[in-house]
Amino acid sequence: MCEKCTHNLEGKYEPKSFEEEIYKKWEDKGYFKPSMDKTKESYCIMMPPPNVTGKLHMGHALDGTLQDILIRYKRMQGYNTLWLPGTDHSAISTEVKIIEKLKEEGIDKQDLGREKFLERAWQWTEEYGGAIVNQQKRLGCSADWDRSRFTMDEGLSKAVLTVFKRLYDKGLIYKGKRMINWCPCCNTSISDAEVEYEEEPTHLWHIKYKVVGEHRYLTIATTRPETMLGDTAVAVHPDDERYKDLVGKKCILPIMNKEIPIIADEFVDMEFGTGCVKITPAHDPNDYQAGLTHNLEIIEVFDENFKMNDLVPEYKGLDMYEARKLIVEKLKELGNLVKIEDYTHNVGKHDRCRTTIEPKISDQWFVSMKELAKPAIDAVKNGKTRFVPQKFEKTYFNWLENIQDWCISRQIWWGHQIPAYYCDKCGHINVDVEKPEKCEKCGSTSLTQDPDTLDTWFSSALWPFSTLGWPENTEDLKTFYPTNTLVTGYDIIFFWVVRMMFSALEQTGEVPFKDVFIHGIVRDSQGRKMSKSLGNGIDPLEIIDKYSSDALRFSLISGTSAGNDMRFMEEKLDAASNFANKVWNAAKFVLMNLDVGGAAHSDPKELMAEDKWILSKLNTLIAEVKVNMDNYDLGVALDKIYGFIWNEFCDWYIEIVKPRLYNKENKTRKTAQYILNKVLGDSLKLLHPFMPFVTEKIYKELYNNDESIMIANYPEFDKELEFKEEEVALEELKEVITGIRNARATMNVHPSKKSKLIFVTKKYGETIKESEEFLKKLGFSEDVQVQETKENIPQNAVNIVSSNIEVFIPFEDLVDIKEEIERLEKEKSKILVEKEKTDKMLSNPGFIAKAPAAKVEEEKQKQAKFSEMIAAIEARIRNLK
RNA sequence: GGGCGCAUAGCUCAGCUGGUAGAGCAUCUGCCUUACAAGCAGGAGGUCAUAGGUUCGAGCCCUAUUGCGCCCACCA
Repeated sequence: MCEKCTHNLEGKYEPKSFEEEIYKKWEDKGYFKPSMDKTKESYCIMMPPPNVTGKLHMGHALDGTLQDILIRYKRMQGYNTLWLPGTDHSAISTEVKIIEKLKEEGIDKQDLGREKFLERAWQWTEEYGGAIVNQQKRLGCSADWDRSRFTMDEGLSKAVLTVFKRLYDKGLIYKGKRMINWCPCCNTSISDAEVEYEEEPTHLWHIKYKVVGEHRYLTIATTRPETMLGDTAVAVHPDDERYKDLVGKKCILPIMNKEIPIIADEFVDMEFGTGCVKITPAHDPNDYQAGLTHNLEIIEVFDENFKMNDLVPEYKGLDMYEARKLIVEKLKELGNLVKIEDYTHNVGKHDRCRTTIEPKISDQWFVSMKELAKPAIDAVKNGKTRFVPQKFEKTYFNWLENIQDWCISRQIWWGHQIPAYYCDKCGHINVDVEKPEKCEKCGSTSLTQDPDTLDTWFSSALWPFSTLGWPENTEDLKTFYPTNTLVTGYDIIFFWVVRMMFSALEQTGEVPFKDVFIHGIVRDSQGRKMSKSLGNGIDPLEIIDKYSSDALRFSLISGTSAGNDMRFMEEKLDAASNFANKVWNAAKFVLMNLDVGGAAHSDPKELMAEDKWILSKLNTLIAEVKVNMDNYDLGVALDKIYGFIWNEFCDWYIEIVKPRLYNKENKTRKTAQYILNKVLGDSLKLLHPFMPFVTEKIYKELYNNDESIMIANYPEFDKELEFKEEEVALEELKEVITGIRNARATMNVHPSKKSKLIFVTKKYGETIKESEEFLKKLGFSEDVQVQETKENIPQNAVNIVSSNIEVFIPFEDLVDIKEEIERLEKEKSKILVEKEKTDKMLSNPGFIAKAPAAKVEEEKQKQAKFSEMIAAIEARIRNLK
């Protein structure tokens, strides 16, 4: 600790030493909890619940960082903020993991039985669940962990069953035999959203069928010869001249030696293959549809394990590929195989296990979507909910407008068991939240619950309100619903956002959230998706350990924009760490130069031009950052804060003010201390949502009290602190100083070599006199003179020209006159380029006539300035010559 | 097949309602100046994919083209 005062920022920036400790203090103090202050507006974000047994990946890190920034920002602004976290039971993926674990122990799921299996599942959840929470804490997430929910906890389960019953009673949930997506690996049905298509190389087998009663054949093309055993028709297009006369006739299905009809249907593409399609209603969605329209028999060729059934005894028990091989051989033998073509087609895969999906006819539960989709579309169309960026509304509409009924039943055990109870006597389906005592139809007490469970997304769809206690009208629900912002990736708009929208509108009559803030995917440095199979994933925790949480957060936000993918590059973490270090050192400097007893007050009359300049700059920053934050332009906001702190505050203000601080007699010393303190403090507050740890560490040391920056007031724009004139003046002085340095640099003058500076200006004489100290320091000078005219300027002097100031540096003994002339020529041509642009604009009659007057005036002034500057340089060159 | 998006400095990316192109990293030159060498100071580097159009004015708006990417869809 510093012996002079009480600050404790001695050493280097070492985030490891304080990040976790700070987090713990925040949590202990209860800062993450909403204030529940009725006088304040509420702001609520529901954290997308990660898989309960999941591990934090970069996607979570980005998602969490964005939310934390928003929530910290709103909290500092005084909102009654709630960020509610939780986890998802992730039905299928958890079930698969448990089955695997059991397998390791040599236990079969079926042998174990449902009840024991669920016990194991809960055990597993408790043992491995929640690890992700600690990882989110490392990231700095300021969520209210005490309100944390789990999709299978009691309250949420009640909400799920309630919604199921309501929808069932309204006829929006129904049970029916449909063609669904079946995952042979997970042994369950899945929804359309869970199918991902992948291109796969395969073959197109051309097989000829004999037309009954004729010496003709027709040839079909198929990618699935093994399903031909279940063919019940061959279809052609009604307008296809080649086959028109065959429609209505029959052909013989080889191997089965069975007559099947030749039918006409519009869905057949004449251009594709041979124009003839075999129809297998049991194993293809198209064919199923055709089967319905043409009233065809449905013949399955697989058993429930997707082995061949006993349709043809010699194939019984074979898997798809074995059967295919034998069937193709058989066709060849029979002379029905015409040719085999190479072909690439899209194969549906289960997104969890990558297994090829089989279309299957099955009795399942569905949510009827047509009626539910409409309000969800309207809510976005009329702006009750908006997407950021807006382009994702199109994706949203596109999905909802083409939505099919949602298959919600799963043939697995981990999840909410469907609250449908079949009467063993009369078969009636009783649906209720609690198990009914007797059948509502016949009164029998013998009821059996449907063994299926619900799609995991059915419960996540209720997340925005179920977590607040719905269906009870709780205080939290009243306070925080509808929520404000949903933050999530574009990859789960279909899975989740859509379903939350229609569920919320149906159940609560309100949109679940006002804004949907969409982000992209974090890719690896080569732009590839991070994946387990590629092994290119980067563990956020390793990054936090190696750099810091603040650095990770910075790298995920800086220079990125909403909805776009980003590449994760380690170099960016260096930039982030450097910045944290810079802030640290700036704070160190400020602390070293404050007197004991804290900061002085400021008297507006004692403000120097540079003080007004930095205050005005800060003020502008505050205003701009607010706009950016409110528009979710977090990357822009962060980069502005970064630029202000580094380039304005550190590079200029601190350097300018040093002479005032080092001279204890200086009357404006206290003012400088005050301004340093104030600007640093406000900068830290603006930065805090992005880099919570360093800012907190510094803030506490700086203000030396127990208050946390995370509950400090967010800086606000203050009209009183706007000093446009001083802003302009200081900017010009900066320009001149840069000119001086530039001149010295091009002439290789060593910094230790001081020079005289003669300022010629009509406008800024006073400012320059006041600024003498720092002009000397920054301009490598020991002697600063100011005059209004160019009298008594030494012949051989370097000349710097800006709009209102000319500077002469007598340099004859150091500078080659030729070099100086060259430099001036270069300078002149630069200004000429600028001037030509304004000349061109102003000589265009169209511009004068149509451009806004202010713009024209601006250009005129610029033109005049440039002319003056060029004239000055030319005069100088003449003199030197 | 339908829809969407992206092409800007060597690399990775910003760029608000159209008004003189920005950042980080890399690079070049000079500096250990008592906050910081994880730094300071000063440079260099872009016909904003191509071709048209609208406009006084286009990286930004419109059309077409090329290249890349993503999403959706039942072509066997």
